Amino acid sequence: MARCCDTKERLIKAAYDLIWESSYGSTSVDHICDRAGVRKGSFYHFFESKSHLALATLDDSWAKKVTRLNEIFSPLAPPAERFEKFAAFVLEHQVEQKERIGYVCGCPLFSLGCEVSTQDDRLRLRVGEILEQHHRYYASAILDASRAGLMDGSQPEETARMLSIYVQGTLTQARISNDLAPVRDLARGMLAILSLRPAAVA
Amino acid sequence: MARCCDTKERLIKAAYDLIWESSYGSTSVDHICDRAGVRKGSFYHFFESKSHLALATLDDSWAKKVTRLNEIFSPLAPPAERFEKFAAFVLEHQVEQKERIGYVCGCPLFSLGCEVSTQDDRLRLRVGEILEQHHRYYASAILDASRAGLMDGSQPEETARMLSIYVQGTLTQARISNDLAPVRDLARGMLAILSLRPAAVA
DNA sequence: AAATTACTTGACCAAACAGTCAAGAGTGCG
DNA sequence: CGCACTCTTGACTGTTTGGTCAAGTAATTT
Repeated sequence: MARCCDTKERLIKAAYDLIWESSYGSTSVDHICDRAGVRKGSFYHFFESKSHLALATLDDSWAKKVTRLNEIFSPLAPPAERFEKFAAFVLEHQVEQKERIGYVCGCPLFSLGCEVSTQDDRLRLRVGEILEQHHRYYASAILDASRAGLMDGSQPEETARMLSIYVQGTLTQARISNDLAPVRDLARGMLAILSLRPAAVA
Repeated sequence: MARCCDTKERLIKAAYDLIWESSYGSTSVDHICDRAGVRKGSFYHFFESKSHLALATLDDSWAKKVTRLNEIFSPLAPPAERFEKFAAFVLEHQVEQKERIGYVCGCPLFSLGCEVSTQDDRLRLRVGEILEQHHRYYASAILDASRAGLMDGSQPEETARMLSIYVQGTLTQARISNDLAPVRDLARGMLAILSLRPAAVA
C-alpha cells in the first residue's frame, strides 16, 4: 500500500483537531494515529516527534489562514470593514467548532502557545511569529484608517498591540467560559479600542 | 513520622508551582510528589486525583490572593490608584517568577483554565468563578470612579469585561513572547481602556 | 527485469504513568 | 498502658507513553 496518498496530511489534520479540541499535553501520538487511521511506524516516518508534528500543524494552518486574511485585510477594503470582516471570520470559526464538538475551543494558536511556551522554545517562537503577523495586519489597517481621517492614528503600533491582546483574551475567555458571547462582542470591542470616529462605523 | 505536618500544603504548593512553570498536562503525580518530598501513597491519602489537587491549588491560591485584592481594591483608595496598584501587583508577581525560573509564566489561572476547559468541567467552572470575582473588583472600582466624576461610567459591566479580557490577554501574550514588556504596559493600557479623564491619573 | 525508493506494517521496548494496598509508625485520648 | 486514629511508606499492578525496528509492498527508475 506504499506511495499512496495523504497520510502526512491526515496526520497533520488529526493533530491539529485533537490539540484544538483538548490540549497538546493530553494528545498522544497514539491518539493522533488512531484518528488519522495510520500506524505509528508511519507517523515516525514523516515526523521526528510530536513536537515536530505540532510545528507542522502551525505552518500548515497558517498557510491556509493567510490567504483568507489577505482577502479580509485587502488594502482595497475600507479599514473599518476589514476589522468587521475579521471579527465575523473569527466568530464563524468558533460557532462551527462549537457545533461540531460541543465546546468553545478558542484559538488553537493561543492555547497551544500558552501551554507549551515554558517547555518548547521552537513551538513558542513559531506561535510568536504567527501572532506577530496578525499584528501586522492590524497595524496596516490602522494606518490606512488614520490616513483616511477615520481615526486618531498617532500610535498605530500600540493600538495594534492592544487589538492583538484583546482578540487573544476574548478567545481564551470564550474557551474558559464555554460561551460564545465574548466572541459575538468582538467586532464592537475592536472598534471601541480603535476609537473609530462614528462616521467610520456607519 | 505520622501526624506531622504540612504534607498537604506542600503538595498544593508543589502542584501550583509545577503547573504554573510548565503545564497541567506535563505535570505528573510523580513530579508533584518528588518536589513536595512526599510518597505517592500520601498523595492519594489527601487527594482523589490530580484533578482534585489542581482544584485545591485554585482554592488555596485564590484564598491567599483575595486578601491582597481587598487591600488593593479597598473602597477607601481612589479608583485610579486601585488599578495602578493592581497592575503593579501583577508586574511584581511576574518579575519575581521570571527571576526564579527564567521564563515569564503568565497567569496560572488563565493557563490552566485554557488548557483543561474542554476536558475537565469542574476545573473550568472554578476558574470561571475566580475570573468572575476579578470582574467584580473592576466593576466596583469603575462605578466608584464614575460616581466621583472621574470617568464615563455609562457601561460599567462592559468596561469591566474589557479590562478582564485585556489583563488575561496581556499575561498570555507575555508568556508566549517570554517578555515582560506587555506586563509593564499593563497600567497604561488599563487606564486607556477606562478612558479616565486626565485629572484622575495625576 | 532488476534495483531503488518511498511508504506501510505490526511487533516490540523501556520508561513513565495513575492508582492501590497492606503494613507500619507517631500521636492523642481514655 | 493500650486502643484508635491519622498519616506514612514502599512495594506493587496494569496501562499508556514515546519511540524503534526488521520485514514487507507497491510504484519509479534504470
